[in-house]
Amino acid sequence: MITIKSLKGMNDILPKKSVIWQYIENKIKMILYQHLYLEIRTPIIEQTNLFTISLGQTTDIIKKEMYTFKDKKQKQLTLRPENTTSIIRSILENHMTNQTQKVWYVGPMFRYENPQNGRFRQFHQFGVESFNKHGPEMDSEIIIMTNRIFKALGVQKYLHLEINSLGSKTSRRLYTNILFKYLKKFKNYLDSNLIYKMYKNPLRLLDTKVKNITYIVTHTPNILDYIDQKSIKHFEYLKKILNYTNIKYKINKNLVRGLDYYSRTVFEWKTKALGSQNTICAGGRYDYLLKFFNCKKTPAIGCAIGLERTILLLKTTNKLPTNMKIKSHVCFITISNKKTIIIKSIKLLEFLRNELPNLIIQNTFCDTSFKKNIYKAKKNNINILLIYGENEVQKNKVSIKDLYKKTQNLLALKPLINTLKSIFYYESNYYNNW
RNA sequence: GUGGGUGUAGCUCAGUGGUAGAGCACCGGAUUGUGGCUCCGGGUGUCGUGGGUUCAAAACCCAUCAUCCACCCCA
Repeated sequence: MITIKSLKGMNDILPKKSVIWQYIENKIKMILYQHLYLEIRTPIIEQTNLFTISLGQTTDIIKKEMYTFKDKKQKQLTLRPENTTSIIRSILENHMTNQTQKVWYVGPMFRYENPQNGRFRQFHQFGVESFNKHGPEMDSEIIIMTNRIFKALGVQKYLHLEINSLGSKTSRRLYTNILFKYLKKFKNYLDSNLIYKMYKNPLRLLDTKVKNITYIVTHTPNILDYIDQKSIKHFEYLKKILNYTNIKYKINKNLVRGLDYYSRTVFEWKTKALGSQNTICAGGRYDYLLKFFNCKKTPAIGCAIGLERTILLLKTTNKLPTNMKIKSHVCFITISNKKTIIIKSIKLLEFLRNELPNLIIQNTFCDTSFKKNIYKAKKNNINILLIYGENEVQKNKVSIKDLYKKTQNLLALKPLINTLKSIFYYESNYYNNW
């Protein structure tokens, strides 16, 4: 036997789990539509240089985590490690930069990392992006919206918000120099990896978790003391809105985010419930990124929610709704081995599905004894059975049995439909419950 | 890339060198058109894989793969 397994860090989402995914995705989607964000879908493969241009040469994603390969024409392709860049490519390609765009996406991302709790090679993000709105009101809209999402999922109290501002391009450069000078004094305490970062991109050291340099890192010069006046105003206004709308936050001067394209506002929703993979949602403003692709300066902001981590959080905090399983309403049992009867029963089923589109019917093809079928129906909590065999065929009727009320009636098709309608009236909108 | 743990039935796991096991799940029958029970029967297996030690290996040794956890980093 040849055994073929899924790739490392890439998981199947089986039927039992997929209902959870649908539940969460639907909750988020409803909130996004409520804010008139519309869905955008972009390919999961792009030309490699789309990512190498935008994400920053010194980020770990570019250095070691991309799934890159050549196609048959030797083109360098990459499975998207994140989606913001692809969306920018799409917005530019489709000439959509002249007006405000608010979009959301959901889908798989790929990073070649060693898997661990809350970290996978194929993982899923739900994200939003907004283009052409430069004011802090926009920043607040996204933060308030994510707050609403976590509230709707019941995990708001397990999360806290951290915010920071990275300032403008020029002030960032100024601060980078100051940070570099500060860090250089401690060069002897840094390992080769950290020294590499210090020279190439000192900001990367701010959120490092390497333990023996926490003192150095916590005492770095505060970026907020060096950012430009406009960015300060922007940040102060954002804080005002958050205060007024009762969104609690903590300012983390060392919050810089993993990608180089951010400017001004950055934020993360973190949790203490999941160990070291503690960021559930992260984002920020990237006002300079579109200009980088030879577009006119277009302000933009976005964020992404890690779905696996969200599910983990719901699970560990016991916030997953119970009873999400789709259960059939009735069990249709054919009792006969005769082909003519089986064929008739199949046609009858079609008729029932036409007449009662919301009814979920489980069909057993006379594959085991009648008794076993009743046993199974009981076990699956199905109380209404439709029975079809020799007797029913002769009389052109169907037996309907209620296992709970312990009743059984032989009904013609019309009264049968009416009976089923009355029994399942309240469940006719089953899917709309979530 | 680095470090540690774990790989035995569908699932959870027991099994310290001598016949491959338990619980749950599953399947068949008692009972082929009528109720969750009960009774009877069924192990469904490459003990992750390859090699070594041994009269004998699921167990000991080596290698390898997978997986989980952690570091780095990130959602």
